[in-house]
Amino acid sequence: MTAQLFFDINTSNGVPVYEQVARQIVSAIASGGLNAGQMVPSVREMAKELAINPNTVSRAYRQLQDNGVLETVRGSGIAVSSGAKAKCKSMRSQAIGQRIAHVIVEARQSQLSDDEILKMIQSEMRKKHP
Amino acid sequence: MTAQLFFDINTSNGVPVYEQVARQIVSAIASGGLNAGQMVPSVREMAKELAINPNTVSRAYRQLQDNGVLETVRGSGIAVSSGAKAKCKSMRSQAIGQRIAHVIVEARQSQLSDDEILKMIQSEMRKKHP
Amino acid sequence: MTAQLFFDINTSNGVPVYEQVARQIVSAIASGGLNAGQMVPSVREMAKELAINPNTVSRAYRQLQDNGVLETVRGSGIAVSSGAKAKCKSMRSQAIGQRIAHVIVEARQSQLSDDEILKMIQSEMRKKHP
Amino acid sequence: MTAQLFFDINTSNGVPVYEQVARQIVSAIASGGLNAGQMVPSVREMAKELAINPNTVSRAYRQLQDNGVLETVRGSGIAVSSGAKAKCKSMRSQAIGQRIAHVIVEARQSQLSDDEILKMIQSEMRKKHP
DNA sequence: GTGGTCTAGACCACC
DNA sequence: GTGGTCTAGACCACG
Repeated sequence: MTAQLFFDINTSNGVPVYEQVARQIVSAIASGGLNAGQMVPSVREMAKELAINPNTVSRAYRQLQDNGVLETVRGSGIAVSSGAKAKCKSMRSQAIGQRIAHVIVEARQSQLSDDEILKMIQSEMRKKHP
Repeated sequence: MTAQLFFDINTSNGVPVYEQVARQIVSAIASGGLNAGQMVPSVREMAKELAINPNTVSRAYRQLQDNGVLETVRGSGIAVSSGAKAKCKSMRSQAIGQRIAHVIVEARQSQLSDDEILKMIQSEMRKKHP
Repeated sequence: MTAQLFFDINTSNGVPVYEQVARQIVSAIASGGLNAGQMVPSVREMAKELAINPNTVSRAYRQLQDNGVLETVRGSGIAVSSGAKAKCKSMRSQAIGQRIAHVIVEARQSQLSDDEILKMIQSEMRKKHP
Repeated sequence: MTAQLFFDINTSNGVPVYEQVARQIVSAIASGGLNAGQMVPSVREMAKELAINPNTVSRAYRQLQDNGVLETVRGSGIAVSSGAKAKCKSMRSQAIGQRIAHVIVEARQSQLSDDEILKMIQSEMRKKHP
């Protein structure tokens, strides 16, 4: 059966829309909301649902197919590959790792010491999750 | 007098060059390496130093003028505004804080605990700065 | 939908072209000729229309984005922000008010009475707009 | 004898410094603070007094000489021409007229009616001179 | 010498 | 198609 997904797309926060779609699919698979063998919505359907351009959905799907997370099932659509769950979990933490690394580089460019950076992080963590 | 600054520009990390220049000036002011009343290097000089186009430097400077961090002294150059230090300190920590908060939100969305996030951060810090 | 605008650009009055473009967009929004959510003409289209360089248009648009008057819709164009109308009205009257105040100060410094100033103004108005 | 003048120069308000010097000399002559036959301070002296570049003073003087307001007295310096007072008075009001015209054009470009413009002017007049 | 503006044209990512 | 960035080079006003 086709999964029912609830994504939120933000077209004005700088993150590419196709990237948002791909991330949210990965996240859904990693969290078990979407399982191996299930079909994802068709490109047209998904595009209509999210009110975005079909090309954008298509690009997200293609990227996930290249990753082996999704695979086309001839004549019926696009499905979650077997073994996708583990892969998505690792992709997710790898992605986070990259963004963390990026922030660290930027903070160091701003001449902050690692101690100061850690303090800011802990302060931010408390702020949103007291 | 004109400050001597040492910037490193990375033209392939996605962050616009003019933005990198602006940030590093803000950092220099926040850290006291550049003080109110001092002149920043001339557009042409800075461009030569960083091996980038003068227009790019100019754009960075203009952005900081719009922020009130720099101001042009007609016919003579561009100087750090009075009161820029406090402003730059707050700009710097606000900017980094935002990026940190953003990463934390993403990490939590991926169902990582704060402890796990912190471990990833420390691991990343060691990786590039052992 | 994209608005149809009629601007006049004067390249020899000392006012930067990008500033003239920005002002006239602000005016159009303030006057209701351009409404929140509407797209402004594309950079290339506007440049062609006004016979100026796309970069110049781009600079005008960027300035208005920094002001929060416009915002880019990724991959599709640039739109008038919600709440722009009130902002533009206040920007417009503030800008003109400042210029008026400036002239009045200068006129008074030249020891003209307010009555004399008003007479000059009315005479100037008739001169170009009989 | 050489006149003692009290000028205030603002190097960051967009008005060229040489223009400020010239205007203030014209104004002083029109108001009778500086009379035909009197010497103006030497370029060097004036530059030192105002803490500006001698070239700038020189440019202001040259402009006024071209206007016939000042004239060089061989071997002794630069003096106010005879007949300068009337000329300066007319220059002053002509300059004001131009600036008024300019503001009117800009206000009209902002789609304000002449009535609205007049109202803004009267409001500004009251604001600073109640 | 300085900054500011403008043009021309290239390349990129995104939709 | 869209905007964004960057380069290269010209011209101008100012000090």
